Amino acid sequence: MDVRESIKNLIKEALLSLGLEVPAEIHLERPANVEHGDWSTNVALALAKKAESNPRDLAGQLASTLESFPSDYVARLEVAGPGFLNFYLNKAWLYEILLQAVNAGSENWARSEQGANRKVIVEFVSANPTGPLHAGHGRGACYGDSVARLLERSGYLVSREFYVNDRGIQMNLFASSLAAHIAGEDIPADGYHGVYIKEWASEIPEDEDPLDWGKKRALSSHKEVLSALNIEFDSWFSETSMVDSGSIEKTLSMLEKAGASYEKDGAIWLKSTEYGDDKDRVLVKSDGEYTYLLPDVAYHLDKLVRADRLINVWGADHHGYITRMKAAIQSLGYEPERLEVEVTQMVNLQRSGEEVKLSKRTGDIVELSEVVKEVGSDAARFTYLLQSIDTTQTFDLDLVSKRVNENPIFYVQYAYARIRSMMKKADQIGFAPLPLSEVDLSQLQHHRELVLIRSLHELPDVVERATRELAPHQITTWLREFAADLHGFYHDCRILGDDVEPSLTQARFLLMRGVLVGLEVGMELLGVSAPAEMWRDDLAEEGDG
RNA sequence: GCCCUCGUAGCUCAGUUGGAUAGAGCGACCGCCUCCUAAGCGGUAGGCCGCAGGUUCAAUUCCUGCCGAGGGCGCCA
Repeated sequence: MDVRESIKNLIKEALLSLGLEVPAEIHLERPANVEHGDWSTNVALALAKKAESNPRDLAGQLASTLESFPSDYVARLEVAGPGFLNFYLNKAWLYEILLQAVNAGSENWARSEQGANRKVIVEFVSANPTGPLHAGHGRGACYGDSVARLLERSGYLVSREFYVNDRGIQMNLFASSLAAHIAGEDIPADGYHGVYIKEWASEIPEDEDPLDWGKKRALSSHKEVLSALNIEFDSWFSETSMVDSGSIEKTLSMLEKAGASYEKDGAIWLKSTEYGDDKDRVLVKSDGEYTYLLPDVAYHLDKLVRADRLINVWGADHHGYITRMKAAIQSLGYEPERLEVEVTQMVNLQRSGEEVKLSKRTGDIVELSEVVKEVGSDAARFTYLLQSIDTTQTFDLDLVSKRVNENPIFYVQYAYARIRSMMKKADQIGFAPLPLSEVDLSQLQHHRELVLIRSLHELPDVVERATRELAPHQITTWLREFAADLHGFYHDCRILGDDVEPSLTQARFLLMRGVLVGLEVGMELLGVSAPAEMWRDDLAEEGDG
């Protein structure tokens, strides 16, 4: 049984034997301060009032009751602070954790069946095929992919989907911008003026239609840079395909039948105000053309049939769109909770501390491909996933690319490379690891060693929470702390060498195998690579000074 | 005016369903390589957790108001 469950059960028994009511949830946490034990509970604080006792007295009674119970794990108990009950465990539980991690391997450690094979579609990026992806798209791309990875590890069947707005006004403007440039005419004022228009226009074969060709060109550009970022979509859902299949018209008539739409001023409107929207929204314009909304509703209906859970990653500028989309699916009888929209706040791109404005129209953009080229895929992903999506991000290209040494991604990767490097040497000097069951883990007594196992033990919880909150940056934070634990250990504790007892070498080598598992799981969830080696010379060649 | 997000060390950010002395990186300063990679380790300095109320045994965390920053409020997408 899990240590935590075991302790919770002990507490429950103790409460019962004291004739106290057992709360629905016993709060057991890892104290921030190691001096406060391995686990801590606040039940005494929470129950004191009801029990008409003061928290410290109650905690004391609990402690003496608990001490009379046998436990494989608990070494001693302590009442502390205002009435916390702290548990100090035998080290055996840590050794158990280490063995579990090594046995599970990176494929299975921190994996759960929470998702129970439920289907989830994660829709992200979904940028218009009217130009290359820019640096701002990178955040949603890396976030969405990492969320998908978290869900996969938690037992969901995940599909990564890119919705392609390959028709409509913006698409036509894009095509006419290309055509105008080919014809040597001025690009329409409301058209696209990016430098890529010129480049792409020069590539179009004479007999090709600018719209069809431009769409393909943009999509291949998207795929190329996403692939460079280690992101592969399972499907690219075309808006045009829904015109061909008739699903847009079908959606329109469904809304009509549901009494969710009406005609006014020659346009067809969605009664989104009935579901909390500020105003009703146009579905079909008076000129007969669809707005962006209607095909998107049709698309979401399609997704609702295909999956149990829909997760959309939208930029902050689309936030106002959430209410009307939920209104639409709700008016057709779907629970609005089926659709979860995660909003990523803006990315302010800088070069040398100076802001670079992102605007496709003016042509003043930094393409995502440039970012990847400048800082590399791993650094780009790690940087995008460094902080919560709820905060505006400042991404300084020069900082991330120039200051390679100070970049947190290298700190984490170096931790991994150091271990792999040590293992390579171990192999070279003929070190033979014993079978797991023959390793004497009680050799691991050093503070640095115990801290590492504690951190390793946290990973499954961190993954669970990051999945629940759709917050991959929590993995980043854990990885940085875990890497710090490793570097500290590596500095203080030698693994190989004549001055290290063979049994200690065996135990530490096993510890390192466990640490590799943790690092691999974390890096896999972020989609960054785990290099077997890293050498300073690589840096010296690039840097110039 | 309304809606969303944010406000924590000089800078960039963490902070678990409310818990004990609020953390990390960078920057500054001081130390540590005869040793599995110094892309590392240790230490010092640096905080009215935006402000004011409220709830609670306990608030950086929850609620309300205010101040400040960013985003949105189209028959654009």
